Amino acid sequence: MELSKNYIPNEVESRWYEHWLGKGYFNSKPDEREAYTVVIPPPNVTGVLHMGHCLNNTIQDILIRRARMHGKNACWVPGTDHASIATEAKVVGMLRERGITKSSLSRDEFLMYAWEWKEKYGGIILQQLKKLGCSLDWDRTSFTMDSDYYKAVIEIFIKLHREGIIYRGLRMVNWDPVSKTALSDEEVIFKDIDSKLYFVSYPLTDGSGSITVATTRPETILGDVAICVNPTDTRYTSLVGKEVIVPIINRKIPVIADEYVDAEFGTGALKITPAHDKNDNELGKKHNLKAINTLDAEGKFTAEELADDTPSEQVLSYNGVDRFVLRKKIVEDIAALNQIQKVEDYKGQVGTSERTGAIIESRLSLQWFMDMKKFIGQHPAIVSSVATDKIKFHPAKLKNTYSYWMDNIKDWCISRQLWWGQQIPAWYDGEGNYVVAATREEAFEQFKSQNEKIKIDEIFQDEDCLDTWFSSWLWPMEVFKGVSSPGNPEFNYYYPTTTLVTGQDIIFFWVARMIMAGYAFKDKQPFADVYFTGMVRDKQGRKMSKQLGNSPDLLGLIDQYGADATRFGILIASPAGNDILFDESALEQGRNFNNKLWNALKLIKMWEGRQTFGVNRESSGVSEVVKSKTHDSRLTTHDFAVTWFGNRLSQVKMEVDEMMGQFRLSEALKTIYSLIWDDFCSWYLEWIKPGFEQPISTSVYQKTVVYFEELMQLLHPFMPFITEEIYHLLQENTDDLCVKQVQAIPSSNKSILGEGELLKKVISALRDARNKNQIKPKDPIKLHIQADTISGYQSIENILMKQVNAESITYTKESIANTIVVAVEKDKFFIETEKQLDSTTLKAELLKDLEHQQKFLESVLKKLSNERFVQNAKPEVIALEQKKQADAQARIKTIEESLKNL
RNA sequence: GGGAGCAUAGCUCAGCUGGUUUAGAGCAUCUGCCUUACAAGCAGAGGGUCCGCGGUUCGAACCCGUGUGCUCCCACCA
Repeated sequence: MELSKNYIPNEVESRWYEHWLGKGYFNSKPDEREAYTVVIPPPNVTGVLHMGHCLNNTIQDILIRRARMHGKNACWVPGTDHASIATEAKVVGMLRERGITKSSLSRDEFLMYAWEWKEKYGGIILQQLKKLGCSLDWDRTSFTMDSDYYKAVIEIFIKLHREGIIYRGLRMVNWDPVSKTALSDEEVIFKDIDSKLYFVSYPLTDGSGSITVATTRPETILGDVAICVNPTDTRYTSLVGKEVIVPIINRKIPVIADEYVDAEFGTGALKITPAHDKNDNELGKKHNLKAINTLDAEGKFTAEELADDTPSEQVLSYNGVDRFVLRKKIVEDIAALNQIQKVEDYKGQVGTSERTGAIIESRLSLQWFMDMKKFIGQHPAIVSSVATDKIKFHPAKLKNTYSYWMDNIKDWCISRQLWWGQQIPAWYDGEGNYVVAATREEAFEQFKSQNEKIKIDEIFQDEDCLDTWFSSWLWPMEVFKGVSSPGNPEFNYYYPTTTLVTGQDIIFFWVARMIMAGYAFKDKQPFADVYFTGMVRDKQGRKMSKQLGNSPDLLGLIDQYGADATRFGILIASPAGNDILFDESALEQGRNFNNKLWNALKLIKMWEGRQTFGVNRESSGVSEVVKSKTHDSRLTTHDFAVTWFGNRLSQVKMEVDEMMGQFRLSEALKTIYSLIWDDFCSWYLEWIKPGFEQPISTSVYQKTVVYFEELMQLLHPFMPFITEEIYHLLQENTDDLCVKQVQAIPSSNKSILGEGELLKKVISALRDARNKNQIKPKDPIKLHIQADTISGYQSIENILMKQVNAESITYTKESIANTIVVAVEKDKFFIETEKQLDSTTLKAELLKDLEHQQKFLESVLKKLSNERFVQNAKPEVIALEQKKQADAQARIKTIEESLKNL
């Protein structure tokens, strides 16, 4: 069969993915094996694959594939999140394009459109994961609004409400005026902004002057109910208890005193607007002040609550004006009254909505909350499991972040003024009473026990739905129906899951809450290890964003480089616990690696039909000169290469095992990459390679094929497609690499590994000497070796000759004149060449080396002559220093001799 | 404002218990090669004040202190 010049991934990848699917390799059913369970962090149902997903899911696939090959029952559950705000916003946008406003639709009509949209676009992202090679058990695909899942969420709400953990209350919440919903604290992102500090004066009612207040939010002035100063602030002592007049609205408000006010800031006087600021609200409560709301749900002015003040024409003209326009307007209007003292530039922070980016309003509203302190208090393992590594975080530094958040946890606002999501199971009668129940019928029964006259169609359900995270926190349980069908065999087998792979950015949103849910509802941790990936940035370190246009088209990249190369590229650039700086050149490196593998395959395939049977006809592939030599080292030469690589392979397999155990995936991949490229291709294959059109011994050939297969098996979790392809092209294999079980690792022989390293060093040193002396690669040399023990070199003569293009090797006890001298450890090599040698350059080189060695020796001697070192250091450390000394002295002697030779 | 982390080659990072030939890798750079698997390649090389300063120690990239510079998390001084 003719193999193409370069590896072409596309056809190979889709072919193998189909094959694996057809064989059902990704499907898992409970059996006697140990389970290795991973649940995917469910992407937004309407999402498309981006670099973050790519990194995330590549890592999960590596872990899953490796577990599958190591005798585990690997189960990786796919699915999507209904993502209430994000999805609802998309649906609203889609409807707007069609000329339909949300407000013109009933809830049911809207949900119909939303489901339609979900069916059409939902799960595109799952198809994209297939392109990446993810070995997910597709039969288990879940969605956070599946009917059982929906029921589970409702059940949990009812349970927590019954336990008094969930309550309804009028609180200041983070209000997103764009999506017109409350948000949890976690959904608010604070951003630095340039704003202005306005100094507004409020005249005293007694005409004795005025108080100036500094504010960044003049648009809320119409909601002012007091001016507050610090009681110790002597500037204002005499004014406390007096009244001032709010500009424009002419409301009379008191001047009060409270420790809260910082006398140093602004003018030391603070205006109190309890309806629009959390702190003001607290102060308002404390001082028994009314909250006057002046903004509606969209952040537009409303005069509704100003009735007591009999609003003027001017005030009424603000009706419906957006908060930011209103700010300008009010400033102008107050300026017209000469009550703006000055305006300063001010750098402040504002909260923005994580989803819509809108600036958050603090707004007093009736919402549902979870009492987190109480909840966590009931399940101490939520905090301790992470501290004690019952749940291990990678990187461990995030443990601090976690425990700090837990220690300072605030109540969780779980209601959202949205329709897309689990509707809150609270039911109201017309009089403001409510009950919590799963169905209208159950709610009706509850109401009836209090009020016999009530009719079932008189009660109505809460319009709001639950925070998305209130459903996703059940994910590791409910994908196995652990909540809706507790104690079922699947759940018992797969839960707790093994490893969670997710982004650091959702540690509070999701990871922490899954841990809470796990302990609270099943009394078990949801997973044993959490691998946190960093954020994917561009190579300048900027976040990927649509605005910057620095977010690469992932499917395009997969098309261009192949999925294996993409996986390689993203992982190789991704040290554990750090952000990754994405650079397309890493994918190029991955593609080149594919090609390297492909070419190694081509080389080995060339030998397939050229095997000789029996050792006598074995060819070393080197020149006739070798064959005429007195002793025959040909057999041992290949034996050495084969034995050495076998040992090297074992050694690296051990290292990889160790790294994988510590979740150092990027390093593991680098290690395998170097094993394949350097040890296998550059050294081993070159060592066993027969000469042009020469045969190769069957035993070496077969051993090489096995090695290559084992390398492919080691690499398979990282680059599944090309490894499977090569596995099948190497020889007729009836099984598939994807599920081929990994054998126990034989131990490796240190002395053979050491010989291999020495050989590499000698070859490199001799090649370097050739290079420096400008001996052309084609010019042969005669090599003389001076070593204490020559047997080691005799067994690898053929490799050495071929690798440094020597036409002969002889052994000598003395230095040889007019040669280039190379010293490696204690052995000396004399390169004899036809070429005229430039003795000055040689001399300079040697002198430079001599100086270096002498300096080194000096430092070693200094150490050894230090009595305290000899007394305190461990014996092996001293022995090592002594060896350094001996080696350095030997080398200095060699160099000095060589200098005499010149 | 509070906390955590980081600083090692041009870039991205290893360096795990303080001692492993006076610091390693990949990428990039430079030199020489179209050597019959591979120029998406081969062979080789150069490149470091381990952020500054001080300390502990026989010995420090590693431990301690301090300064500087970044990054992240938490926290709504209007």
